[in-house]
Amino acid sequence: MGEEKEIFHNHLKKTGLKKTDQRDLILDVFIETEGHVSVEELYDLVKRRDPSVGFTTIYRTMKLIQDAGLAREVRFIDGRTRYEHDYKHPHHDHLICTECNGLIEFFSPEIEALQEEIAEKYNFKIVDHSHRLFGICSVCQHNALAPKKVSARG
Amino acid sequence: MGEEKEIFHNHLKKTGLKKTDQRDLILDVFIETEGHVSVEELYDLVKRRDPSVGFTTIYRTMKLIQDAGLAREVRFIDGRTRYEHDYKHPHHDHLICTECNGLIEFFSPEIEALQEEIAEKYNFKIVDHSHRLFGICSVCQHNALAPKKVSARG
DNA sequence: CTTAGTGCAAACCGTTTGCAAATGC
DNA sequence: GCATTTGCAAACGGTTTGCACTAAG
Repeated sequence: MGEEKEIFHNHLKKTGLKKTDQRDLILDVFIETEGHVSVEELYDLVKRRDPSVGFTTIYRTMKLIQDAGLAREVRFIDGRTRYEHDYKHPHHDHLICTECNGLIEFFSPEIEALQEEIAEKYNFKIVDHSHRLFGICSVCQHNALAPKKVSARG
Repeated sequence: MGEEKEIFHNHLKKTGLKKTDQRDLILDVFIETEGHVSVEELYDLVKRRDPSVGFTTIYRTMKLIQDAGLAREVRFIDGRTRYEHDYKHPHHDHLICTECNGLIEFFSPEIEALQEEIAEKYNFKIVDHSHRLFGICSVCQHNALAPKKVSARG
């Protein structure tokens, strides 16, 4: 349980920042939310519990949660920033369905190794990487195949 | 030579669009420019030859050039859209230096094959992908190592 | 002469910032 | 009390759009 909260509070103390109700609430909501939440989604969820919290605070607090090592920033097709859990959720890459916006996480040690090889060849020191495969997930492929139940006039 | 221009003009005719001086100029500038140009850079280059051309026209025309299969959209760290040549410039991925914003293009058939394998495993149909390795290029690593020539007071 | 293209200014959208009021320590 | 945080509104930066005007076919 509250492990993340402890990490967050330690991070705040360590950097001389204050523990506030808003920050705790935003962390709670983020922890309870699976997957890849956008700032807007977080905002909506937070608002349900405390309508007085502002958009700005979500942005600022997510940066802190990220600094504490609890969240990781992810960018997909649209410009929006999304966050996924970083704590006990090791690195992986994504298959992104452009139909339903669904996400499948994958991890390939082979690809990771090949990346290192390539970097070595160019004397390039990798700090981070982003590997995204865009396409159609199996569900959406089937949906596309299924005959549309619309009238001839549709 | 003018192969791209021909392709572009054909594309315009085929889609019932008009050939204009601005479009030709923007294509010319793009063709002559190596690497990964931002819209802003193109705008500056185009302005030199015809200061009356507007920003909007660059945006709109680059979309057309892309549709014609001559340009490919690339996104890096900053939000800006950049374009690289698509015609006779096969698919590749990028090493991106976060110090100097330099780019190294790479292509790994092994990684491409592994991607296919992963997609197959999930019954996912890949349409496109983006694979970017961020880090420090060899030049910037050396620059960082070099003793700074600043005074003790610096 | 009709339809599409242009340039400008304004709108847009996600994100950031300046600021006075509020709050943690 | 002092410094930090908050929420708001305004600013921002890249991109898009509405519109009267111009030009291609």
